[in-house]
Amino acid sequence: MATLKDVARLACVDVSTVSRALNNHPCVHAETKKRIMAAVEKLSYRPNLLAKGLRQGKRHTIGFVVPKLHLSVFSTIAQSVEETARKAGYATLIFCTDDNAATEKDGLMRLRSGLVDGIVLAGTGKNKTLIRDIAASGIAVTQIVRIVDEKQSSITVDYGKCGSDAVHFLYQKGCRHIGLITGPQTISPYRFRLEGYERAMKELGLEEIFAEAVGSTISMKYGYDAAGDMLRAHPELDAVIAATDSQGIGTLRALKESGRRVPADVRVISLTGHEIGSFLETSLTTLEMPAREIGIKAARMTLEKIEADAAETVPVQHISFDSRLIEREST
Amino acid sequence: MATLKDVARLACVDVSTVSRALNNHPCVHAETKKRIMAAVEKLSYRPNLLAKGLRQGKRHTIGFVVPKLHLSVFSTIAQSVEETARKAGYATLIFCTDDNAATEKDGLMRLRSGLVDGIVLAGTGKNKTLIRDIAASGIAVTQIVRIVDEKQSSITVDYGKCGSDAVHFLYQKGCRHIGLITGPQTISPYRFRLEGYERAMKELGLEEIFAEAVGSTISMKYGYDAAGDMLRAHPELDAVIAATDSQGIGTLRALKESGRRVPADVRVISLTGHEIGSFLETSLTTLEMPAREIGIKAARMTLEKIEADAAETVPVQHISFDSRLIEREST
DNA sequence: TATATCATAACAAACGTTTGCAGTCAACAA
DNA sequence: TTGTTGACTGCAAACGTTTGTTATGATATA
Repeated sequence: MATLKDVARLACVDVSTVSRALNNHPCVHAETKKRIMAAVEKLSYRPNLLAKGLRQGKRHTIGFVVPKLHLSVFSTIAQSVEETARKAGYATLIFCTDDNAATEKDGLMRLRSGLVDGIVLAGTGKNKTLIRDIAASGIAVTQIVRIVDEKQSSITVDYGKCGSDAVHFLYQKGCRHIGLITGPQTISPYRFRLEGYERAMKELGLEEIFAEAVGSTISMKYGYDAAGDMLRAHPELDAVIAATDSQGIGTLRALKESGRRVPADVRVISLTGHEIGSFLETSLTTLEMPAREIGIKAARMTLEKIEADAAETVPVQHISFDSRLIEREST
Repeated sequence: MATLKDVARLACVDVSTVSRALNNHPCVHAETKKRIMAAVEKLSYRPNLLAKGLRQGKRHTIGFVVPKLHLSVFSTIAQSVEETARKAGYATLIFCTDDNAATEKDGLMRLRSGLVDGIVLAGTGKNKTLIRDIAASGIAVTQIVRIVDEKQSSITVDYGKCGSDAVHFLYQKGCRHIGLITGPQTISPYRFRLEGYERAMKELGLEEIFAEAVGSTISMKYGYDAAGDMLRAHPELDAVIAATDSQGIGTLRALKESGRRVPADVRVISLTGHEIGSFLETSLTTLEMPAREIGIKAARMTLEKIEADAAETVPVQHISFDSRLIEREST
């Protein structure tokens, strides 16, 4: 790989002049610049971004920490984060935690070691102190979907409202035995969703029914198992609120296997709906969250914080998106 | 952020000694090491991986270039690549190309600028020269699934065999009007699959039926549109081979909307099947490709090539996995 | 003519590491 | 005593950039 030095030698100038020429510094003679560019071309020189980063104290890289990519809303977010970062000249370093606190810790520790300027974080909910340390060390942190530390900026969805809206929607359809598939209460969306659900059920004077299976909550098997458990415990069930598309799909399958018809016997609504819901054989009613927008906004916020002068402190922001009801065959 | 210098000052030794202590160099007195470690602890020092990389000429980072993450087999591969890299102490830089040659070029150009030691590439099929340049510049390149340049190592699936096997399987089930949903012939899996399909159809003396829709081939809409087109052009259709899960799901939906029953009227088989297939209401028969294994193997091969001494040249390898038939309700 | 101004380009330090080389000191053997 | 060895540690260069400061002429001004 050719370096600045090689280019400088070929163009018979100092490396500093080459550097300035490449960075469009005004104080470089047109003639000289032309000669330098010719040398750059000839050696097919590309600046070493590592060295650049070391010198400038900027990595031009952000980290994206995510529980799981496969079949989850996080893959959509990952794409939009990467795209937004790329357009701004940043690269994206990815870490999958599989919702395991130790794995997350490992990833965060590495990110702290000067690999990135900022982090977009969909956390497990378990490394609050470490996250605060990282933010304190000058790395811009933006939490998405899941909120671990209220002291850091976040972009999420009003899950409490989702939980409540879903209940009211189903109630209006005539359902009185509404079940909720939930997950660990350490993860904020599950917690808020449950709160919204409980609030609405109390208001309507209905009996609460919920299930939590074992294993990764972002999997179809989880939804399948949880729905199965719920059906056995509460055969009177006439509606299910599933937290994710994956859980919704698993639920549909479990209902079919138990001989229930959707929506005639049991109505199903999922809470993060995306493309897939509309293509299922029984298309899935959903409270769609704007995943792409969340990713874009998260990346932008992180980049803004990175590029702000050290002088101006960017205030901590908490942005909450609304979700949109898309009614399909499952209700 | 504390640096080596800070630690050295606090421990009253030279930075070189600190460096040696941290890298477990034998020539450091136990006493000194203890003092250094105390200082490290106190300052919560973390080595700057950028500086380390610059000095050692190793980034400890690999790049992963991929068309799309959302709802595609590539999200599974991404996870296993990241996991394997992480376990070996490497970080993973991700670039989504959306199957756009220009976007891919942009990403590859950046990766060439010293950001990574190696690249796992699921290419668009269009930047052959650039890829060869990159490989020539000393960056380890491993192609997965899609082969762009035969001169670089690759890990893929015998798609010709898949195409042929699928036809024979459906023929045996009694199907005689077997359609194939395919994609751009610049992308090797589509090309090989079509070849296998054509070979088998010729052997069996059947009329070939295939469709190609517009838009991203990795989407449910693509499968939905292609299946719809095919049904209109060939109402006699009694089987569909879909290239991916997404396309398979889109196909199932299109068949349902057209009033066909699966598998009674039309049988469906998809070619890269994964978890989702078994949870659909009509579960999907598939020739499952070992996505996770491909990702692991690709990462391992790339890392091996990176860590090989410059002296020993690692031979170019082409590994082809077999896919496994999983029969479910759709046939 | 002497001096200030300006465009241009070179010099050198710095970013945070690693590492080859040389130096110090104590122990040991001759 | 003197040299040899070996364990330990410091010095300084290097990785490839950027950037503040300084140097060099040429031109403009007094």
